[in-house]
Amino acid sequence: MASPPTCLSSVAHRTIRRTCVNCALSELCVPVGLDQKDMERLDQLVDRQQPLPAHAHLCRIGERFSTLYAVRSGCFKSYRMDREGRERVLAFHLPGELMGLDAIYPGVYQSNIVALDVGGVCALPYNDLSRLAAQIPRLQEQIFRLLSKDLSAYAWLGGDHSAEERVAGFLLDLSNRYRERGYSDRVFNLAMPRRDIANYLRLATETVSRIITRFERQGLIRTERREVQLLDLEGLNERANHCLQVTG
Amino acid sequence: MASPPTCLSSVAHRTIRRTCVNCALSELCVPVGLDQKDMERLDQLVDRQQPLPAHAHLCRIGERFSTLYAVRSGCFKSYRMDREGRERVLAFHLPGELMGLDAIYPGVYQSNIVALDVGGVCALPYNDLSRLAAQIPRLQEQIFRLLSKDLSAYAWLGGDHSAEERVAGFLLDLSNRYRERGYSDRVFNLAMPRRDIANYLRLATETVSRIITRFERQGLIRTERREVQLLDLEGLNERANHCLQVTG
DNA sequence: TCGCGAAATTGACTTGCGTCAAGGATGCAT
DNA sequence: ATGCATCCTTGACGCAAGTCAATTTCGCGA
Repeated sequence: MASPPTCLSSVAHRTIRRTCVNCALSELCVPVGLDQKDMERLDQLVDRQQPLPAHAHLCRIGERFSTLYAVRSGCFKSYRMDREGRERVLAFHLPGELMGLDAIYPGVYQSNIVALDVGGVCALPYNDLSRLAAQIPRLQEQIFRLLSKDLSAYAWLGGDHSAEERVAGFLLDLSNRYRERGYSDRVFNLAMPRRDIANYLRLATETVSRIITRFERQGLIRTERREVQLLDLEGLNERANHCLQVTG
Repeated sequence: MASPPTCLSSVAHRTIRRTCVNCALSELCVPVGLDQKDMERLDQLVDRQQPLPAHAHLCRIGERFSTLYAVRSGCFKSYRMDREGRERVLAFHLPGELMGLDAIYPGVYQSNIVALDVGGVCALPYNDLSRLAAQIPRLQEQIFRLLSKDLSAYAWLGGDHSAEERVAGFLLDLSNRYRERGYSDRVFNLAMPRRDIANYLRLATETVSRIITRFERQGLIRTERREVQLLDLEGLNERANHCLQVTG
């Protein structure tokens, strides 16, 4: 794996000409395993968009699907509205992850995707990507894998875990994903408010708050607003019943 | 769509030489949209296995992944065991549906798949399928779509629906899937015991039983053991809060 | 036909989590 | 600084669904 960036934003800004080839995320993102020649072909169809301001939407439910988005920096949230107009958070997306995959089947976006903070994305025109995938077996394979990976993540959310298991699992999942990206797996910032965490875990905000306090009293974690420090990974693992979301 | 078969088992047995080309499920399964020539190429890699007896396992968690399975007849169930050894049903699979997709990413089966009754499957060697998909864009596209479709199905299970919403949604989802396959969407048999339904919906068996009784008293359905008749689709839709699982 | 075990139903009781409500902390605009 | 809005936390209470337990029904083999 390439040497990790020191902070997320540096990934996007320190290079003059940003390409997949020199992107620190290439080992987590679509181009996994491509050689330089193929990466350059992929590069040509990638549209590196302007950074988005916080709370800007990337796409909305019902819009015609044409592009997948890869997170370059920041954290994104995808969500739907249910019949009563209540928000349902489906996923949080960290750098290197692909968004919009659930829109492929119906051809229409199935979720709203919004930047939780300033964030950058690469837009991947689906038809072009699909065509290229047919020419580069390794790329096709990687897209299959990314789709398959999301299945496991969704399956976790579907399990009937207790509130404690959910919160512990959520923290450990983030921890793993940050580690994969070269950041600390013990200290990190929650990009999303408690309300979004609770909604994602299908719990009440108050329940999440209470459990975080409980974990803190039990010496498992320390928190200071959005900043979290995991003190006892083994203990958290026990609370999560050892069933993490996706173990990379 | 081809004229529907009159009963599920006839699909598998009435032809001498069974191929994708003459399979009644080809419009629901992997070969959607392929012309006859491409379908014949697909056909060559399909291994039409012996019918499986009830409760026979197709694969087990942890086994090395090498083949996807398509349901030809019967109904299958995929499930995991959690830490405490309790079963977690992940999905039921009807004819034409693809199983094992979540194993692509890790390369190891993520769930046990078992026949609920006698049932037949087509085995699709993943590497061969993947190679062929690179040569037939329409096939690659269809695999992307099937993977994407499963994402939406899993997302429904993840929502925090009430017990009533879950049961109503489950019945309507089955209804839709049976209709797609050319069977009655009002009268059908539940291939799975209540326990499996409850487990799939993350409810207690007793809760499912109570809600079925309630729906029956309200004149929404009639049941006779495993046989179900949907009397009031609109009423069920209201109980499900109008959010069906996947609307084909 | 009988008898056994599994599946399904129903009732009584318990509980985890949601809801409601209040209070504190933080950040931003004026 | 001051006021205001948002976020987070904490407590009191209620309810939906789980658990426990008893009964009925069904399927199947002897």
